[in-house]
Amino acid sequence: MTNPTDSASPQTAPPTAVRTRIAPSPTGDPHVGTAYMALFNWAFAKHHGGQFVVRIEDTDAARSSSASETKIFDALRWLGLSWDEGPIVGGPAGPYRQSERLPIYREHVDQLIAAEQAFPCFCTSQRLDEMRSQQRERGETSGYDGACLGLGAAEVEQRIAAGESHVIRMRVPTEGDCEFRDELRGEISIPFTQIDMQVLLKADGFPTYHLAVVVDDHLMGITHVIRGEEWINSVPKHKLLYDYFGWPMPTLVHMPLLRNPDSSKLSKRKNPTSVTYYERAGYLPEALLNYLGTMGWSMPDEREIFSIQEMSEHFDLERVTLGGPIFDPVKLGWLNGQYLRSLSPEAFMQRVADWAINTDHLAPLVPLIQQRTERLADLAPQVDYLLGDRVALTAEAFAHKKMTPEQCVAALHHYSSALDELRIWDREVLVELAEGLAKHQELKLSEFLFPIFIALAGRSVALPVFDSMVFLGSDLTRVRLRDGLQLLGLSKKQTKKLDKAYLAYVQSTG
RNA sequence: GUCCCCUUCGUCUAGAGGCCUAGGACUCCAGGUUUUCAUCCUGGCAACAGGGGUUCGACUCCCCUAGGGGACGCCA
Repeated sequence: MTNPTDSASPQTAPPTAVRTRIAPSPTGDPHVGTAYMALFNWAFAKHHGGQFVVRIEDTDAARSSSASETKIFDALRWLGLSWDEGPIVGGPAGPYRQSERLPIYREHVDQLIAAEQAFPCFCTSQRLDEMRSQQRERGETSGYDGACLGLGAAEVEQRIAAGESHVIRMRVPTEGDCEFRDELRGEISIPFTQIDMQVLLKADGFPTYHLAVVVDDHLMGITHVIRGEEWINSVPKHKLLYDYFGWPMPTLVHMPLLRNPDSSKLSKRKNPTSVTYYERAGYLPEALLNYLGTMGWSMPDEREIFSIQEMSEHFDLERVTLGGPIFDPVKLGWLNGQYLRSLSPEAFMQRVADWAINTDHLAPLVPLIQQRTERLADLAPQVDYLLGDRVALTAEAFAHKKMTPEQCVAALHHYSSALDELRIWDREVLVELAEGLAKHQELKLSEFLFPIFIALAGRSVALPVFDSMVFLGSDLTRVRLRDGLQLLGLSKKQTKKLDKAYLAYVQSTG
């Protein structure tokens, strides 16, 4: 940790100074997968006395939001993973938000066009969609067919001058293999026939991930790219770009992917995946990080309880295992208990206060609670369901004098399906979705909301449902709706039928 | 469908050719401590995906098969 090169100036710093990064995309709640990669990048950088950089990949103008960006920073801070360079703290390689680096990408793309390593493409998305589905039908890997490759310079110039919408694509060899090295797996070879002529610059002037990641990793001096396994297949695109620009490749480390219990890639539909959820459900950041540290990695002495400092001290890529680990909330719970019980009574009380039993956190509930109170003692029974993880549910609680069990199930299923797709957790949107579905099911809103109420609170007498949902947030809400559905015992067949019905509904509403 | 990656108890993992009768942790089961519960302690169940090689010797190296996962977007 006491690396003498730490204080050296950038000019004299040896090229071996380690720099890692995470590059989250601010398009939703902060994901545990992001926390996982942040932990490993942080631990690796700290182990080598290097720097850990945060860069915001907000190249998807439609989906990115500053609210999401803020949540990501909050999550990293809650976890205690501080970054040496990035938004807020700044640094010499900024700006660290890709939306603020547009001229840089444009410049680099122009360079590629001049060298005929990239070319403008005027194809419409309809044509591309058709092309892809035809290729799929023929059992081929889908990819751009090169229609705009043969366009003459004069025509291109004229169409651009006429303001025709276009993108810039990269040229890719039509034969041969791309060979590269992954630190954990060794040499990997992928045929160029599998590689699409990737769009580098979108019609809106924003870069795609593939361009931005290469340009920024190089310009920011990133030496080790530690990221999820899902990126292995796009390495050839990146390597091509490094070659086109004449830049050296950083060391590549592809970590295994966190999995759902059914072994598919960890997803928000099947599991709570936001860091915020774990915070709200009462987990300690050190326990969550410790748990993530045991996913695909182990301490040399096999101890299972360790801090991130201890992890970075002993960090070694050789100790990474490649099988995709299943994220197991039961073991995380055990670990969290270990941490909680080892606290002094004073520290424990402080943790509880920091968590939720404090005025800041409860303030938004006061207007709702106060009206329904006769004695101060009424507070706890009213808010209990808002403070925990899940609630105790019984099937009987879902019995309703008018609604059939089928209607209850459909309401739960459809509403939770709709919420799964929600990117922004907004009260008005929550209301609209419920109203739409209630109408579709020919139910009064109050009826439609009955099973929702039960799933959320475990009882029908509770604080207003939409306020409760806003307070609970996306993951906590969805996990409870799913619990309710599961309790009512859905077979696979019924689930499929409901999925279909929901899909039909979505299509009918456009 | 095509390509790429992966494969030790149900789960997380140790294991880098003989130390393996495969170790630890979670879960589960049994017993003990505890007025109850929880904690805690003790014990138990449980795995090298299959088949070929290489080797005096394979969990460890190579090949094939099977299974799992991922990628194939003007999303990242």
